[in-house]
Order: sequence, then structure tokens, then C-alpha cells
Amino acid sequence: MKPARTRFAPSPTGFLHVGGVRTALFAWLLAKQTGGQFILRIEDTDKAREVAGSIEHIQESLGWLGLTWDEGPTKQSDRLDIYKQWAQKLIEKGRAYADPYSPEELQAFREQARADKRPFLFRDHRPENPPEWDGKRPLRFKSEPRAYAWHDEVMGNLETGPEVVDDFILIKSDGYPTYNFAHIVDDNDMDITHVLRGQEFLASVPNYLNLYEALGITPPIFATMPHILGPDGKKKLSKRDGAKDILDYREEGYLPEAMINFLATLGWNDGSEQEVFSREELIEKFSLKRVQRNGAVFDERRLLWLQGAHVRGLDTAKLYGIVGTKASAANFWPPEAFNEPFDDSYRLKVLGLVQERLKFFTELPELTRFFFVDLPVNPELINSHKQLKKLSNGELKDLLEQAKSSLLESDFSIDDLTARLNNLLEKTEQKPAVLFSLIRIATTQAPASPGLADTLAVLGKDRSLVRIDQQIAAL
RNA sequence: GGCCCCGUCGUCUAGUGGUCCAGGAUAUCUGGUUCUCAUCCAGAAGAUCGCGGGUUCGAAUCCCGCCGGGGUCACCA
Repeated sequence: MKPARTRFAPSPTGFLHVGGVRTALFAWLLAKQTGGQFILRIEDTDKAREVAGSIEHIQESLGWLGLTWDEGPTKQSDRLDIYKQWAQKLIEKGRAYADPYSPEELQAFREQARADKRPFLFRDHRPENPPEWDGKRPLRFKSEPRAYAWHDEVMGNLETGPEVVDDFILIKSDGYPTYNFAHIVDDNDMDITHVLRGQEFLASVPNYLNLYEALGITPPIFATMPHILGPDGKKKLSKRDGAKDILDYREEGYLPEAMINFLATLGWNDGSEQEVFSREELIEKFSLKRVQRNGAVFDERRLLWLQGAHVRGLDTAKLYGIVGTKASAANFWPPEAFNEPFDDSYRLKVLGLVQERLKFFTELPELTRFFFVDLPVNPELINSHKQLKKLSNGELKDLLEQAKSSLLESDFSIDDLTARLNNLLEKTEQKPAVLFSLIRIATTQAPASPGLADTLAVLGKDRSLVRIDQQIAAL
């Protein structure tokens, strides 16, 4: 496949949400797959909607996901002269004219069209002798409506009649170009080969096609992405539905690999039954032709599962680097994890034990706190245990004393601990559900923890015995 | 209202005329894995393929109609 030059062209109006990121991802995958370039372009032609800091925020978001750009960010506001030059060409060719109407007059036309239950077309009101364009009025494209049939890599073959082509605005009265005009000039200037964009632009394509012709530009390949849907399965996912800033997922401790896997398989699959993909596999296997035409509901439970799958698949040492160290700008450990005498080796062992039950990283403190702090005895853990609550305090104490005297002799290796725990089972004639539960509760004071022998081995002899004593004293 | 897009288990999806009274994953439920949670394994339940016609020996797959949903008709992108 020839090298593709794709672009992601957000407007700096706030944070990036999953929909925008997925479009960026697909464009990036296409560029990587073909050995082409991925370009970041900022569509800042609407001064009123611009939000300070969003350009940096967008770059931060793409950076987190590893969607690095080869060129840009280029701001459209820096290219005003270029749009004016192309506009001038259109004026000279008689394909652009000044819009003589006031906003109020325009609004009246629209309302009339609405009342007549017909679509509004500006060209129905095209002035016979438009004033010369002074840069203070909007400049409109003089369309030459005709029917179009074109191909969209995702949507397939599309066609429309001439009735949908209209005289849209090229340059606004503030001197800035519209998206409709600027993106065509820019894509041409930047040699963009594939334009990926959301479904909301589909209806405008005939207009663009008409403009491409007037400009003498060969259109790029179009690929229209279906919407990502909210929980109702109908409308586009919105902030109201909980569409979050993509960087929020970083704060919650999601892996960029999991997010990318999730987004890529929301509306795309390779035709096999594979669900978990690495970044490299996505680059290799992605294809626009296999992108769904229908919208897909954003289901965070699927993201959660994928996150777990990626976390489990990671080398523990690598995961350790990701959840952060004391020196990191941010880490996900409970603060006590950095108290004396806990070191990297201890924390690494703890992480190894909780890795398979770790989903997003903000869960790490509740999963691991008891490895770093002697939690107070929680009587509820025994009182609510369906076997332990039947035993008297004397019986419980006796079991713990027996455990203690055996563990006192142990070297706390996994093998020795396992052997001793099994011996205790025989000696006390108790079921694991009783004995192991009791020791587990005594040594962790947590509703859930990794396997008993593993946990004891990591806690070590001193901490384990202190906690057993603590439990005995509380009975 | 015009134009355009879409319609397979709750969700993400496989499927392009027969191997599909529809496969996988997830979510849910059940059982197993010496203790809890998780993982893992096994199993259950879950879709008259939006509806109705037609073409065909045979249709989720092709054709027509309808219904439902969405997008668009901005000096926003």
C-alpha cells in the first residue's frame, strides 16, 4: 500500500473525548501501517469557541496514547493569507461572491423554508448583482449543483442529487475561513491522502466535491466514521452521558494500550475471533474497509475487561514502572507504601501478588494497603464469616495460638509455609474454610487478599506474628 | 419536511445464497480451582438476524415496500 498521509484536525474547544480519539487512532494506524505520516492540525477558525490551553491538552492526550504526530501542530489561524489567495482565485473565476444579506434577513429565509417544510438553500436567494467583496462581508461559494456518486472507504458507494449542493460560506465576516473551505485548502497543501471524519460531515460531502472541482483539486480518499453512541444506543455519546476527557482515564490508571485496544475494536474487527490486540497488531491488521457502518455503544465494562487483560499480560517489572515509584510525578500506591522499611523489592512482590486482580490503578491502595500498614482488628470480618462466627472466642484463640507456634518455627518460604499450613489443617482437624480464613483475616484485616501462603511470605515473619497476636488480644 | 446513513444475543461483533433452527467476546448466573477477592477452567441462559412481501430448491445474506433510530439543511467544526 502506498504511504498514507493522514491528519487529525481537532478544534481547540476543549478536551478530547473517545469519539475524537478513535478517529485520530484510525488515522494514525493507517499512517503507521503504510509507512506514511500522521499530521496534527489545529482548526482554530472559530475564535469565539476557542478554549485556552486546549491545544496543549490535546497534545498531552495524543502523547499519552502514543499517537505521535510526524508534522504539526499547524494552526489554521497562521494560514489566513493562504485561504485568502485561494478565495481570490475563486472570485476571479466567478465562483465566489459577497453575501449581501444581514443575519436577520438570512434568518428570515431559513424560517420561511422551515415553515414551507423544505430544506433551506442559500442559492435560492443568490443575489443578481452582489456587491464587491470588501472582506467585511461573508464570502460565499457559487456552487454549480449537480448529482454526485462517490466512494467512501467505510460507507461504500454513495450518491446524491443536485438538490443538496448549496452556496456555503468560504470566508466569514471576521476574515477567518470556515471549516468547509479551510480543510480542503489545507488537505491539498499538506498532501493528505485519506480524510477520516465523523458521520456529521457526510451530508456536506457533495458540497465539498463541488468546491474541489471549482478549485481544480483532486479529492482525497474519504472515510466516514460512525458515531460512538451513548448508553441509550441511539444518540452520539455526549458529555451528559458521561463522555469524559480521555486524560481522565489516565488519572484513573488505565493503560493507553487498553484504551487503544478498546477504541479500535469499537467499530472495527479483523474478521477473526481475536479480542485483545497489541499496538503492533493493530498497526498490522487495521483496515478501513472493516470499519462498521453503524454506530457502537460505548460500554465501559468492556474497557474494564480489556484493561484487566492488558494488565495481566504485562511483565510485573514493567507494570511496576507504570504504576509509579516515589520519585514519579504521580504514582498509584497508597502513601504508606513508601514508609520504612518498604523498598522496591518489597513493593514489586506485592504488585506481583495483586496483578491478576488489578484493573485500573486507582484500585491499588485498597488492594495493597494491608501489606504496608497493620490495620486495626475488624471484628466484622469474623462476625460475618459464616463458619467462623459459629466458633467461640476460646476456640478461635486456640486455633490462632497453634498457628502462631508453628509459624514461629518457619523460615517463611512459600514451600515451608504451605507445608506448615497443611499440617495445621490435619492437627486441628479443621477445614481450610475455617483455619485459612481465620489466619487470613488475622494477618490482613482485609475482606480480600491474595493466597494465604503467598501473602504470609511477602508480609514476613515479624509482621505476620504481630498481627496474629493482635487478633488474639482482640478476642 | 427534503436529502443521506444505519438496523444480528443487554453490549462489542462474525457472517456477502447452502457447512447458520446464527459463531466468538463481554456482561449475567451456576459449578470447580485446599481460605477471601481476582484469575483460570467447565457449564447455563441469552438473537423468531427491525417488520412485511418477493426472487430462489434454499436468504441474516439479493430485490421491493414499510417501520424504527441517527445525521444534515450555521458567518460550529
